[in-house]
Amino acid sequence: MNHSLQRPPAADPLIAILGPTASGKSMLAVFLAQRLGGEVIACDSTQLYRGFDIGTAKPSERERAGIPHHLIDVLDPPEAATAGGYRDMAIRVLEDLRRRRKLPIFTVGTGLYFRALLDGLADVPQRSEELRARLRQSASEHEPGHLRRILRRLDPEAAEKIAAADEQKLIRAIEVCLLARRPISELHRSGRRALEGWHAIKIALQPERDKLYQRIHQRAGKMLDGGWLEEVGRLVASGALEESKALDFIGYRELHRVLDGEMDIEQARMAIQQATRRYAKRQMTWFRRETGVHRFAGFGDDAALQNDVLQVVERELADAARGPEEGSV
RNA sequence: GGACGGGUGGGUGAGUGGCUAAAACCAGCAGACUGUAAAUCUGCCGCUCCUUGCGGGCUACGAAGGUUCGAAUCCUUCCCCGUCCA
Repeated sequence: MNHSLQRPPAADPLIAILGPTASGKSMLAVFLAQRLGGEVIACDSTQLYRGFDIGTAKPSERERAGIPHHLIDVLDPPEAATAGGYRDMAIRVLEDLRRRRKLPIFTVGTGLYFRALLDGLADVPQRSEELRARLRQSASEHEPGHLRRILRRLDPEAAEKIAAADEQKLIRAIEVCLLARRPISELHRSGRRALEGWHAIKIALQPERDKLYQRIHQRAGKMLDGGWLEEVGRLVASGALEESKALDFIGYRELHRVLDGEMDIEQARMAIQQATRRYAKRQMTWFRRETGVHRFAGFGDDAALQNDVLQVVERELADAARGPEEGSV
């Protein structure tokens, strides 16, 4: 409990680029990697999956420019990505990069995963599909509010914090209480184990909203022109789409409906643009409250911005190399 | 030219005398989120004032008049739109 008081063994730096979708994280990451001897690590819940390429905006070979990229294409569709699973994989990559003396550069789109990596997760049971199925079944057989009532019995404090309509979070909380035989709020209070041995330099991209939305619109068009529908067709044919949670991914669900004839491509395009806008907004909300961040108003592919970021990062790296100073919290 | 149907807040669209600044949904904005997170959920959403209150004022349901204590809702005329008949 008091290891936060003892001086950490010299922490190695890692860089994290936070930004909404289409803000140019990948390009900035490659730029920094080239100049600082780094490698890129994606922190994106969808890019983990093989076969989902166009719609998840994975950087192409050309865009990667010879820089190794990690945590892209590491899961097959039936496997479920989770925050904890991501953390484990990311830690392994970090250890690998440390051994090879490469600077880790994260491109962060999924705020939860990044927080799980840096701050850790409470020591709670993992998900149980069987239990969830039973809870969902039970919820459908009872009046609304059923799950909330169950949770209130198990953990009134948690029930207070979760909205009655938020089935997903209610189920997770009940699941944890049941499996751990302890209230989830108590487990959360007992703390999380933060990442040790690393010091994060956080960069946030904050382009103007209008311009970002414009890019989102254009990118959706480009993705569709680039064969996105065909990609979805292949995933459907191989059965990968059905057995994955990709029906939750923006675009994949819409294009699936196009293939089923329930929607035309033009409607899909607009639905994709809109869903992406909302997603970007949620990302911005999440990143806004991230602390200790160097914020840059612009896109990651802007040369001037890239140089500004490089300067800030170089300064931070130099400070860090001088050793941990007493002022650092 | 005639017969119907219709014009409601950014959009779709309820509302047919007071409980209506006007349902619902969408869009938009703000926010929450410790193992589904590109997910899930919450709040706000005409303008304005303040002593921020189930508060006050103003504007609003195509336009202008009228009826009424009171009208998005009833009446008259006009202007648009749609369908049908000529």
